[in-house]
Amino acid sequence: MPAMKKDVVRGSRSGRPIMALLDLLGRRWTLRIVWELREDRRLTSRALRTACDEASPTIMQARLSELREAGFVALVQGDGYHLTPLGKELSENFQALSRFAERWAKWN
Amino acid sequence: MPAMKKDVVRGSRSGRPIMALLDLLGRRWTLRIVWELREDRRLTSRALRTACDEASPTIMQARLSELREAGFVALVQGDGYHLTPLGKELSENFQALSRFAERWAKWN
DNA sequence: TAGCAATGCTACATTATCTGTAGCAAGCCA
DNA sequence: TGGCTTGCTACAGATAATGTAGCATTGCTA
Repeated sequence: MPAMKKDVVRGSRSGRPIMALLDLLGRRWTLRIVWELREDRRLTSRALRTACDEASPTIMQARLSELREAGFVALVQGDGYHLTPLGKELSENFQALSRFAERWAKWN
Repeated sequence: MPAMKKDVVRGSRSGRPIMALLDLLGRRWTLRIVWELREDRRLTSRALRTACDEASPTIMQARLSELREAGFVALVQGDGYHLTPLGKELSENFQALSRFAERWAKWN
């Protein structure tokens, strides 16, 4: 029973999982981490920090712990962090986002 | 030229729109606001605060300003906040998220 | 096998961000 | 006029993130 603990997910008093998920994803660097690990990418904690604009290690570790407890990310010693099958499923929800972002940029 | 201003979107130094978008969406309450306004819902600023677990008005206004500058949200006087066509397009990227969240909750 | 570099992770002081409460001006409607 | 709601702001206190330093462990490699 790794995730959905009250310590990990804020704003889940409603009991609706979508709220817990939106809260988890709405923390700084969380979306970015999932994005950087998309499509079976494997990154060490330091490579991940570099990819994430040199975010501070403190918050990076905190976010990685949360994502691991939520079951979205796993660590293989010597091979770095990667998405779990569940994490990949989540990540697929954001696949279209890149194309949308391009359209958005042009729209402005 | 309402959005993608440096004041509004952090971490966009890469010039890649997806980074700017992930940064914008990764701020507290932003995803939640877009979620609450899905499917042509129209909510006054106060109804929106209530829907968002009574988030503080300070940060709510800040997020709404950012979303308006980004072109995702608009305010109609006397009728509340709603998604723009662009905002609806963005919101559609998260439609499947609710079902995923249910599966996630069961998985734990 | 001693030295070296990389790994995951933590400490801690500074800075940025968010919360909670109060309250303002403007519009509406009786 | 008076009460009600709207969008929005001020501000002090609390929480979260940053930036730098560094630790213990592991896998080379010389």
